This record gives sequence, structure tokens and C-alpha cells, in this order.
Amino acid sequence: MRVPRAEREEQILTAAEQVFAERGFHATSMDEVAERVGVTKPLIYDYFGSKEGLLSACITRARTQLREATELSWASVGPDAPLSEVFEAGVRAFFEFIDAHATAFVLIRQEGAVASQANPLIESIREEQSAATVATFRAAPGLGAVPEELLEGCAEVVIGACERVAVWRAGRPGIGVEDATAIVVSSVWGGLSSLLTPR
Amino acid sequence: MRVPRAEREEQILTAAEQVFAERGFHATSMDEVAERVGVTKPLIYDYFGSKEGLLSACITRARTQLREATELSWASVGPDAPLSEVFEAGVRAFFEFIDAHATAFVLIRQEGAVASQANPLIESIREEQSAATVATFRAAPGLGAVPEELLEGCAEVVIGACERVAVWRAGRPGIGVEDATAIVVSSVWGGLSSLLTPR
DNA sequence: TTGGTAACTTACCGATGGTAAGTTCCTCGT
DNA sequence: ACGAGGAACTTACCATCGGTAAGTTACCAA
Repeated sequence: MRVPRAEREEQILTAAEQVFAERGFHATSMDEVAERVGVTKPLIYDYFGSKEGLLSACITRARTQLREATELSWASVGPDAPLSEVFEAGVRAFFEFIDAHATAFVLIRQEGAVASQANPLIESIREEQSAATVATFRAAPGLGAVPEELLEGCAEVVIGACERVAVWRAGRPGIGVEDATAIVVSSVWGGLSSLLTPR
Repeated sequence: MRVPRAEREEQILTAAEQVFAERGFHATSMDEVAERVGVTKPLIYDYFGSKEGLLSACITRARTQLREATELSWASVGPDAPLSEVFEAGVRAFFEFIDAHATAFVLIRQEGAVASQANPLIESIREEQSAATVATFRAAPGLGAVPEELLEGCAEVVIGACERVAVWRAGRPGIGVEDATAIVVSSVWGGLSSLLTPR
């Protein structure tokens, strides 16, 4: 069946996400992805250029979805809520997203394999996420003049903490979303708040 | 020239670390690694089993070196120093190690590519690092009865924060070791200390 | 000397990433 | 209505490279 490009690309990305997540990058064959979609290999190459390009596109989509989920949670908590609440809502949204999109997160963890020498696409999407977090900090009421670099560094700390706790939690079914949220928020919030609102 | 196995393995690991770091896993050919060592491919397969096995071994070595570097710094700060100092020394040692072993860190970031479905070797070495951090927390003077899970979670937060800040810093030459250390310590220490020593 | 084993090579296969050259079908301008 | 053009898609193919089988050479111990 003939299908417009945008739609076909979505189908391919969805299939590739599954195969990459369950087999890993190396063990995934382009023919298998193509077969699942009901298409042949050269079409995928026409649309995504290479195997790494396909993985890049998958990761980009996953990271974008993740960012949108957290931004949505920030919006839902209200524009002038205290920073602590906004912060907690974002962390919780992160873990909820991971629970709901396990394959996407497996993919995100593989980005080291493809971003070896500064893949610009991956790098830019990464920076988008950091920038969104920084913007949230900046929008907080009662925030003094904090240097940009410090703010960026804090955003990286939060994101890094969330990602690593998510990996750790994958092997421990006993740790729920709320537990994970509590661990990140309570370890990071104290230092963060005193940094961001110097008394 | 004929060389005993242990020595050859080290040579191969060193060469592989360089090639993996500069080309990435996919673009690295076993023949190139072999050629750099002055050996042929089947020998590498005899010693490491597969391409992924070789990467696993590289990552294992890199992570072990990293862990040893941080443990050394903990020892050098004295056995009954306050936790804050031990903590800061460990974080600083982490960033110093990354600066001195750039290729090793590029490698560590690629572990997602190979640890897709619970590579036991990688997983165990990861847990060693967490366990070492947990043990350091445990050894702190005046630490109350903190549940094990919380302690583990905190360790993951710290490690995740360090790793991500290291990646972020790679693109920003202006951020020195001390800046990075300050960012991690000040964002995490406040919350951590009040968690670990409930007043 | 010789048996055994550790270190290493030559020669090969098959899978798979990647491509060239089409073919079919829809659309749009005249 | 109809042909040009391009988008969607296929067949058939190549070349590289991960992996292996079967050997060969050097060392060492009895």
C-alpha cells in the first residue's frame, strides 16, 4: 500500500524503536525493521540515510517526547507556583514518562554509541532539554542574578541525577515513581534552592 | 614478536580504547585494532570473544580505573574527616580523572550500546562503583540509621550528576575542574547532608 | 628428544550495511 | 485528456567486515 512520506517515516521510527530497544543497535538489521513495516530496505535508506541516521532519528523523537512531557507538567502546575513545586512536578513527570515509554528510554541510553564525535542532531536536542530546564529556573519568582553558567550546570545536575536514578530503578521493581521522585528532589532541592535564591 | 597473554591483552585494550574513542563502536574495525597492535584479528577473538566483548573489556578497565582513582582520593583525605570533605574530594577526583583520561570517558558513555539487555559484566562493575560510594556514606561519623535504598539512591544521584556535568563541560573549555566540582558539590551537598544526618 | 600447549597466522565464509538503476503510480499544468 | 515530473517503492547487486576452522611456529617441561 502506498503511503505519504511523513506517515511512513513515523511507522519506520516506531518499528525501529522497538527493534533497537529489544535487540540493541548492533544486533538490529535494517532488513528486519523494513520487514516489520512491510517495506524494503532502500526506502529506509532514502528516508534516513544510514543505520546510525535511523537511530539518531529515533533518539531525537524519544528525547523530544520526553521534553514535551516535562514541559506539559510544568505548565499544568500553574505559572506562578513556587519553584519547589514546579521542580518536583518536572521530576515526577520524568519518571512517569520512563515508566510509560520503556523502549524510548532504552534508546536514549544508547545515544553514546552514535554521538561519539559530536553528532549535531543529538547534541542540539540535548541542549534543548537543558535550555528548557534553565528557562524554568529563570522564570522562578524571587530569583536573583545568578550567572548563566551556574544555572546551566544545575540543570545538568538535575537531568543527570534523574537519568541515572531511572537506570538504577529499572532493576528494582520495589522503587515506585514517588520513591524515585522523593530521592531526587530531596537530595538536590536543598542545595539548589540555597544556590538559586542567595539569602 | 611473541608476548605473554596478559601483556598482549593490555596492548590490545589500549589500542582498542583509542580506536573506539576516536571512531565510535560501529566505525571501528577489528582489523584496524589488530593492525595497530601488530597482530592479526583471530588472536583478538581468541582473547576477547567478540567485538562487543572487546568493548566490554575496555569499559570494564576504564570504570575500574575511575573507581580506583576516587577511592584513592577518599583514602588520602584521612579516615575520620567530615563527610563533606570526603565527598568533595571524591567529586574532584572524578573530574580530574576525566580530564586525564578523555578516551576512557568517551568509552564509558558508550556502554549503553553494549549493555542493552543486562550485560552482566558491565552491570557488576557499575554496581561496584555505587557500592563504593554507598560504603563511603556509611562510614561517615554521626550517620543515623538510614535505609539502604535511600543511600543507594543518593549514590546514583551523585554519580549521575557528575557524569552528566562532565559531558556538558566537554564542550565548554572555560569550565575548569574546580568550577565543575563546585557546581556538583553545592547543588547536591545541602540536600544530601540533611538527608543523611536527620536532625 | 619429544609431547604438549600457548601464541599466532592464513584463508575463508556469510551476513548485512549500503547503492544503482529502475518501475509504478499519483498529481498537476496545459 | 494527457503527458511531464516527481514521489513512493522495488529488484538486484556489491563490498566490507565480523567471525571461524584449520593450521603453524615457538617455547617449556619431563
